[in-house]
Formats: sequence, C-alpha cells, structure tokens
Amino acid sequence: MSRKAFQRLSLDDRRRSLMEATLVCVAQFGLHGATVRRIAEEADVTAGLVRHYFGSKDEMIRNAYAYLVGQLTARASDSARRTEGDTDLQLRQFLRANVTMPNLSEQKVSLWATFIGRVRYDPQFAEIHREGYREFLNLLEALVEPVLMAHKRPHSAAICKRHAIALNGLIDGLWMEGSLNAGLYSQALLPDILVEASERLLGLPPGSLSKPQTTQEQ
Amino acid sequence: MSRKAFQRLSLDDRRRSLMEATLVCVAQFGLHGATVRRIAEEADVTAGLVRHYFGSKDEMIRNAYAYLVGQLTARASDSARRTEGDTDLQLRQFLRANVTMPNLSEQKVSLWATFIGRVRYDPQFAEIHREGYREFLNLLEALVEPVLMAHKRPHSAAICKRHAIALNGLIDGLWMEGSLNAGLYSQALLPDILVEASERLLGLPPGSLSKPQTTQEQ
DNA sequence: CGTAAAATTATTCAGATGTATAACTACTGG
DNA sequence: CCAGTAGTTATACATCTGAATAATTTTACG
Repeated sequence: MSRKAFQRLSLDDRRRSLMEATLVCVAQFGLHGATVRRIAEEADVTAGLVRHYFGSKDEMIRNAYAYLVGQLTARASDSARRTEGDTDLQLRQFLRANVTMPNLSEQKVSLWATFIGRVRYDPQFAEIHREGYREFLNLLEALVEPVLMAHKRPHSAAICKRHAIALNGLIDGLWMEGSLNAGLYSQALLPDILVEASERLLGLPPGSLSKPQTTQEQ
Repeated sequence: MSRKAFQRLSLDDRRRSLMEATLVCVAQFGLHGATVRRIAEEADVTAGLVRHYFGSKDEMIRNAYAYLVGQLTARASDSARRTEGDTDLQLRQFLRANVTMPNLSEQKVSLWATFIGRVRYDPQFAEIHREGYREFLNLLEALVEPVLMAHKRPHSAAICKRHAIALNGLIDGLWMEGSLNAGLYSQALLPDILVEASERLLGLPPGSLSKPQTTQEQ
C-alpha cells in the first residue's frame, strides 16, 4: 500500500493554499462545518499540516480572516491608485471597486459576516478587525480630502473624518445588501447608486464623480 | 438522589425562552460554541427539550434568527408609528431607532452577522433573510414617499425604491460600523450622521429631518 | 550518489456533540 | 384525591473533531 504522493511547497505557497482552502470551506459550510479535515481535503493535503503550519485550527482561521480583509482593501486601493492625477476619478474608482466584482461577491460578503460575528468574543479577531477598519477609514479620508478641496468645500480634518465614517457605512451597507440580495434588484445599479449617494453626502455638484470633467468615460 | 426540580411553561414561553438562550449563546460563543448543552443550561433546562420543542438544534437556531430579525424591524417600525401625523418626523424616528439603543448593540450586530454568514449555504436561512429584507425595504419606501411628496421632490415608485435601497444600505452600514467600532468614535454622532446623510440622499433641504418644522426637538 | 533534515502522510486518542431513548414528575380534569 | 398525560430530566450512544505522535517520503546538499 503506497502512500499518497505529495509535493513540497514553499512556506508561503503552502500557507496561502491552506488559507484559501479555509476561506472556501468557511464560505461553503460556515465556521461550524469548516473542519480541519475538510479544509485539508480542499487544499489536497492531510489534516496534520494544519498543525505544522499554523499550530492550531483557530490560528489558521485567524490568518485566513486577515488574508481576506487585506485582499478586499487592497483591491479597492489598487483601483484608485491606478488612476493617478484626477482626484475625483480616484475616489470614484475606489467607491466603485467596492461594489463591483471581484469585491462584490456573495462569497466574500458571507465570509466577512461570518468572521465579524466572531469579533465580539475573540479578542484576536477584534484586533484584526480594528486594524483593517482603521486602514480602510484612513484610505477613505485621504481620498475625500483633496476632492473636497478641489470643489471648494469645507475640508477640515474633523469634517473629512465624519464624511469618511458615513461613506464607509454606505459602502459596507451597499456592498452587503447588494451581494446578499442579488436578484432582488440589478447589481449594475449599485455602483451608480453609491457614487450618486456619495456625491450628495459630500455636497458635491451632481455629476462631479459620475462624469469626471478631466477624463472621458469609456 | 433527587432529580432537578422543574416548572412547566406554556409552549410559547418555553420556545421563547429557548430562542433567547440560543441568541445569548450564539452571541457569546458563536454558532460553533453554542452547543445544545450550553443553550439548555442558559435556559435552565436540559438538552432533551430542544428536540421536544424544535426537533433539532438547527431548527431552533433558525427560529431564533427569525425571532431576532423580527425584533429589530419591529423596534424601528414602532418608533416611527409612535409619531403619527408628521411624515418627516416619522422617517426621522425610524432612522434614528436603527442606530440607537436597543437596536444599536454590539450583541445584536454580532448575532446578525453570524446568521448572515449562514444565509449563503442554508436555503432556509436565505428564505428568512429575504423575507425580513423585503419587509424592511417596504417599510422604508412607505416612509420615504410621503416625505418626498411633502417636499415637492420627485417621488415615482422607481425613485422611491432606489432611495430606499440606498437608505437601507446606509442604515445597515452605519448600524454595523457603529456597533462594532464602539470607542473608535462616539456613538452619539451616529443618529446625526445618519439623519443628515439621509437628507442629502433624498435631496431634502438641510434640517428638514434634523429639525422638524411642526414639532420642537426636546 | 548518499545522507540528513524537513515536509507530509497515516494513525491514534481523548473529548465533545447532536440526538435518541427511557425514566420521572408536575400539572390537568374528573 | 387520584390517575393519566405530556413536559422534563437523566442517561446512553454513535459520530465527529482537533490535536498529538509515529512513520514515510521528498528535497537539499556535500
């Protein structure tokens, strides 16, 4: 009886593979149904590796959570950074990236919600959440401030923070609702709803973000 | 050796008691840690009763979820209904009720998120979610329409729905962020942020909802 | 080419979990 | 006051779970 043939992966590759398998299983079966054995099978390894790479199942799940959060903000942030120069367009792209694929996915929202539920009773989850939230809020503030300035709107630090909080709430809310209620209304509406709502929240003239002046929509 | 003394409760009381114990345990330990034994202990009964009243643990948890969702919307809806006559004030109260106690609580949000995570892979959870969402959206549309009309703003069915979607996103987002990030910024700001943001979303003159004309703020 | 170290598998184990069943007891109606 | 019923407890059980350990195989290196 021969053992299963296997391949050695680099530390980073194996860890990533395991974290991704964890996310797949949590999304498919919930935290409850995501057993070490199932995750290992998804990653095409045996359960022992979890201990080897993460020490415990909980530690692996925490790492997977941080991995997910990082991915989500990175995608949105990249979208904005890709449009250097025009501050309006940067904010617009950042907003839209949060409510379009790949960030707008039922699986991602589902995962996020599952993990958020754990923030309350697991201090280490709380720490990961806090970190991720702060980073997202800072990103948003940094994008909002120049836009307000360009449009000659009040842009004190306090005002920017307040706007960032409201925008963040709007983003998260629409992101969730949009992903969870796919089918109830067209998801194509979401980016427009978000951008238009953001204009209003920031007190910008209608169309400032929807039809950037300096660049042509394609 | 005497058995534990016990009291017979009516079917409704016992079921409610078990559902509330379920919510307490899920909030405290997550779906994973909320075992039948712990829930039974919280309700001060033995585990066998779960089978007797709900057939299975999963069925009990589903009932607890529906119970929670109903409670949340009922609280907000009641807040609005308590202010008959002034449509602006009704909308205002509805909005505020969603981001103030008792609805604004880390435990409620945590529970809600935990359950949402299950919507994706459990069709029966999806059904409960869909139902609750539709009800909330309808409530919101019914509140928004007269306000728009009174302020002579466009108020077609389509426009109302669009506004309701955005508002719902904003509410959920701020509700979550506010509950999860207690401490990062004052929760007292939330109702004001939400009301002000809603005015802007609906295109109402500043202060329409924050300082209702017919009634004096106290 | 061979050898040691590290990665991976296979197996084992103690404990927890959901549920089924049997025994008991509080309430109800006569 | 007494019996029957159903709510409730107590116990048993098969299964699963996370983790620990031992055995094996791949890879790196001299």
